[in-house]
Amino acid sequence: MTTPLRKDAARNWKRIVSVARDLIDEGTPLQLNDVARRTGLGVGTVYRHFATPEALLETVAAPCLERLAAHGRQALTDTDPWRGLTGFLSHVVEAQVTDAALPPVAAAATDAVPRTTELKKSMASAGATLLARARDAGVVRPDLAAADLVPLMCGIAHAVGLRGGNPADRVDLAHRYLAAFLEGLRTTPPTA
Amino acid sequence: MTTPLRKDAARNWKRIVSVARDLIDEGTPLQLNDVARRTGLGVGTVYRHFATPEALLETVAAPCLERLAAHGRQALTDTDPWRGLTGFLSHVVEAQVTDAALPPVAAAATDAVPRTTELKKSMASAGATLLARARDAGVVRPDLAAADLVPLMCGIAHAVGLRGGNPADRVDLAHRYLAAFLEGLRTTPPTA
DNA sequence: TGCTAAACGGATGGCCCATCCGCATGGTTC
DNA sequence: GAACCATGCGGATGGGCCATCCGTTTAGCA
Repeated sequence: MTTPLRKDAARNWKRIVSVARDLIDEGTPLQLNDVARRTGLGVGTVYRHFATPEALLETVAAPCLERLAAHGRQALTDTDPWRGLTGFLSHVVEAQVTDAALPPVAAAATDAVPRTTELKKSMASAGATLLARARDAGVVRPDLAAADLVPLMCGIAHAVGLRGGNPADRVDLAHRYLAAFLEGLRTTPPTA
Repeated sequence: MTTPLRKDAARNWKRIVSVARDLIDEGTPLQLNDVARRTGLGVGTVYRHFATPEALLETVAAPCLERLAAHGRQALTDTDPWRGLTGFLSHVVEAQVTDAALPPVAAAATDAVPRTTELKKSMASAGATLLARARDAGVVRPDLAAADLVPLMCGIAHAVGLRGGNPADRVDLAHRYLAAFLEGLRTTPPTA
């Protein structure tokens, strides 16, 4: 029910998000003052669009979260419970180590943007369902709780971040860490 | 070869470390100005003893690091490679989730206090040796590298931190996460 | 007791943050 | 196409945190 943005405002909004994206990608801490300078816009303009750095960060991360949420929904249609769960989690960790905007958003307890909360809930619920199905099918140990999933994904991303390396290596590492974890939680031996 | 501290300086040093310990335990970010206020000392005094928050943090974490390093040396004497490795790692993750001073110190790439560097190197080297032995004994998959150990321990601590809970739960959770990981990296099936 | 080096303390300037309000401009109506 | 208004813009500015620097104090020693 928000009136559509005025044309200049829409242009500035995009510009701010774009510059924020660049800053995040280059590892610079996201400071709204800094964003204002780089966009050439006034500080007030930036603060009106995004009241806090978190709000801007979540906006930058949104497209990626949308994709992950969609992937969660799709994984629910997989007939193989193990593949559904592991496939979804693979996408999540890969996104986490690929997009620097994601880890802080994923780890945050509260969100500045309502849509972010929705998306996170959607993903959490998909994960929980996938896990429940896998457990019911007897392919994962019962001692992995749904509430463990998000922290574990964040933990893996954190570990990968500490080891560093180029993007390709990071993705590979994340998959290896996740695979080890899942292997340890599996009840059936891996098919050679 | 540092001349011993004057009596008042030594007293203040201890007092600063003690207050810092409390602040860390209660989750307050470690700000030297804040430490000064709470100790009743002047800001200058605190800054002279510890040039940066990191230096103070590392000093607070030092006793725990000493214990872990000692444990690493002891684990090297274990005749069972698997038990030696897992026992050491258990102590590390337990310490990480128990002492809030540890995670940032463990994750930091560079250290403000020389002794910290020594201790971290000692622990890393113990871990590497334990891992090599386990691999040579054929009990862990060869795709776990020594360089993975520290990040993984930090990752687990991070995950536990996100899930939260009381100290006992946290320790339990850390052990469960570590166990799952190690199980996935083990070559021999667990003995029931 | 007097001297000196070591340690203390906090006033202070620099920096970053975010608010607020006078000004500009897009959009709409006639 | 002119006039009006709501929406948006910009940046000057006050507040808060940080860390340095130097005049003062004190421990240790002869």
